[in-house]
Amino acid sequence: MAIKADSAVVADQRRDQMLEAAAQLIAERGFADTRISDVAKRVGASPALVIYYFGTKDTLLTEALRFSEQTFYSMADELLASTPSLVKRLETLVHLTCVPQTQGEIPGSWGLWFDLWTQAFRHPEVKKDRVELDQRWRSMVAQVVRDGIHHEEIATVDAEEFAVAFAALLDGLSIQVALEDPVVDPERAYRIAMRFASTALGFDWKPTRRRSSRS
Amino acid sequence: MAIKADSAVVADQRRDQMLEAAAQLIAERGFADTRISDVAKRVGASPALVIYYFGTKDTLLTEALRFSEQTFYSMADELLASTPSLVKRLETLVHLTCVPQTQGEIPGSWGLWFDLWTQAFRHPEVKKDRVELDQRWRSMVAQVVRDGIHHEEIATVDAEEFAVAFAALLDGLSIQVALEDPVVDPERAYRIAMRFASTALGFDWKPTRRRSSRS
DNA sequence: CTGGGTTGACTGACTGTTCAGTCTATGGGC
DNA sequence: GCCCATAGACTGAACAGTCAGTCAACCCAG
Repeated sequence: MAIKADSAVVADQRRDQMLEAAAQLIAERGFADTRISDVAKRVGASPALVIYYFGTKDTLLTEALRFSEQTFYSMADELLASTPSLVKRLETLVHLTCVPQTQGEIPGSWGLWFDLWTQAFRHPEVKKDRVELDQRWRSMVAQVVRDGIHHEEIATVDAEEFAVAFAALLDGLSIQVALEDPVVDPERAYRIAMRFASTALGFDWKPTRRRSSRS
Repeated sequence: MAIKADSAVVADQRRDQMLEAAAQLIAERGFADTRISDVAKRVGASPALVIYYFGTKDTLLTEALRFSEQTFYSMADELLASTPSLVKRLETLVHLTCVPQTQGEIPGSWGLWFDLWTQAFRHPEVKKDRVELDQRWRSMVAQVVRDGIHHEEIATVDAEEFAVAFAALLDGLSIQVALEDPVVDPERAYRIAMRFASTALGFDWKPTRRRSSRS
């Protein structure tokens, strides 16, 4: 079994390697400009092998999108688990979406969101996936709120409804930040998001005067 | 002069024809899957002519994006001009972004936003353009608010700050609606947006029980 | 010797772009 | 009023490059 597993494990590693490489490349060049041979080159294999594993370019890239989004949400999950208070948790979420280069993320990973949306808009499979992923995201937000209520950090509110609105707001703000809109810099996005949350949930929050991050 | 103008006018018409056709096609198939020959076919011309006018595929598609976004904003402008009250104006804006098939728009025009963002993320020219367009959008929102203050429909607020937040929220909600998230149907998006506005600006608003639009 | 991982070489289709030249009409010289 | 030169819109055909996907063969662990 260890024997069979061995080759299977190698194969799985290869697959994951390729998925990660594909995700990186999509982030760098965009979905449409990512070639099979690029992915192959990055993992040190031949283009034919990539096809061997994924059958078609489209499934590779599509799975790569899934892969990286899941990675993102998993990271968010962990981060939340190791953060105690409601406010800090919310700050974490905002930070994660609205501030560039958070954590060890793939650089330019915002491009992945744009491509995900673009693909989802036209391909039902991707669309279905994205809906699930986003539901997971909103559930996380809602759970954070419910925990806050449970720990009596805030009064009772409709956690689900808040989650929908908050998630949408974060999406919108992250777009502006990702596209480097001079009017909506990360700091401002951060402030707007937290102000919204504090108003909707009824807790005190004031922007901490953090010195502007070095450009 | 009428003579010279004649050919010039024909040429301009052709250009606009092509831009519109390109915009439609981008909306239908997506930026990446729009071929020059498709555009040519739709206007009843040869692919060579399209190149003759635009020089390169990329400038055609890019200009087509600009073209259609400008069209959208112009429509919004007109709509606002013919709407008197603050609340009705806000409802118009929300409707425009969060309800499918508003007006005589290009069907599937949401796809254009996704493609615009995706392109803007990587191409500085497009990015610059988008920033301007979005600034125009926020200015419209801010102006609506200022008008409302001036007509004493609401108390004084920071119109600019509201515009940034509201625009972001609308973007986020429109994404969910465009991608047909079952949790965020148009009606709910509408409600969330208006609730946010009424809270932030301090006016009364309650959702009108409109019977669900036939599917 | 068997079978799965792996590859290099290849191809077939697609498509942006070029180019040489056609067609039409305008406008000036006679 | 006729004719030729010029320009600009327009096209068919070819070119050139790109790439996803195929295939027959190879390598090697078991």
